[in-house]
Amino acid sequence: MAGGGGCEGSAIASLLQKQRVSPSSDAFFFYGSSFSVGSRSMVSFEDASGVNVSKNPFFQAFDPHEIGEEELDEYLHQPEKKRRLTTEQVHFLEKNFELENKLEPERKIQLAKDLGLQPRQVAIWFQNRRARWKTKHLEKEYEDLQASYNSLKADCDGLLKENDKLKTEVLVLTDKLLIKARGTQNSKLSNASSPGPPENPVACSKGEEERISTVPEDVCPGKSEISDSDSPNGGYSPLREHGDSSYAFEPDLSDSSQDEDYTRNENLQHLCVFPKLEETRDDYPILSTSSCHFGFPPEDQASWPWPY
DNA sequence: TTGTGTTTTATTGCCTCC
DNA sequence: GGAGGCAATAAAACACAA
Repeated sequence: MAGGGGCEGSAIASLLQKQRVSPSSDAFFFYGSSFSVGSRSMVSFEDASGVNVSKNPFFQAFDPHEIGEEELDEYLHQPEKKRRLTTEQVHFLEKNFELENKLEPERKIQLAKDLGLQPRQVAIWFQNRRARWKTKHLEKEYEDLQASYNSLKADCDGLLKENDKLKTEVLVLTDKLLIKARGTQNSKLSNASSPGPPENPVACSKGEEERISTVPEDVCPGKSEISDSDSPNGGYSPLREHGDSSYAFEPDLSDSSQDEDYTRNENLQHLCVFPKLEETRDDYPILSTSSCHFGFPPEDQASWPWPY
């Protein structure tokens, strides 16, 4: 028996263990007749197919003639109790549920007959069972989605780190190129004999001049006041110029916030002053005066920074 | 034994379909 | 309009720790 509730002292208690009995169902109890007092939950010992289920093995322990009227009356006036199904009944229902989780009327009646239950009880059991299945299914779906999300996030984090690493690499190489270009220009300047402002080897449009406030003096003359004795040309570094001396060679590999990225992008703006290089890599215009992509195709820029 | 959380059985109300 | 399904809920039964 399932559960093992506390009403196992008498034949009626034994019976009650197997079937829900309404305390107001005086008439049906001994005569096995169907009854209805308005509620569709009322239970009869004669099932919907007309079979007296008291002949079912589940009910053979009960003999109404052995019970006195007083005892019966006492039980009949007790509040209605819920009765759990036996393990055998549950097992049988489970098997049927595995076959088909929906219940056609004929199958419901047959199951009820086999189990000595009301067809409605069978229907309720299937309904509750479907609800439990759905809950489990949703839980599993949620776990699967979470696992999938975690996996994707790990991938994404890895890509972001790699992205940062590559960006840093671009910055380093850019810095080197800048220094090299400046060295070349200085040698040209020192060799030149004619007075006046040197020819600007790097195009720098008016609009660009306005946008870029701190362009190296030798690239856009009169724009920079930076000097650094460590380099041939004062060691100009556009990053250092903005007080972020650690940035250029110490990449932040952590997940960047939007603000951090915005600040970084602002700093990087000052690197975008290599129009000549644009000509050599027109398939990959990484260093354009008009478009600063930090070495990444425009489509990458559109979605950057990631919302993490 | 008792308090508490969980599971199971059943009800109610609403919705859809025929 | 009735039958059946589902979501939300109630309440009894059960499990278990303190």
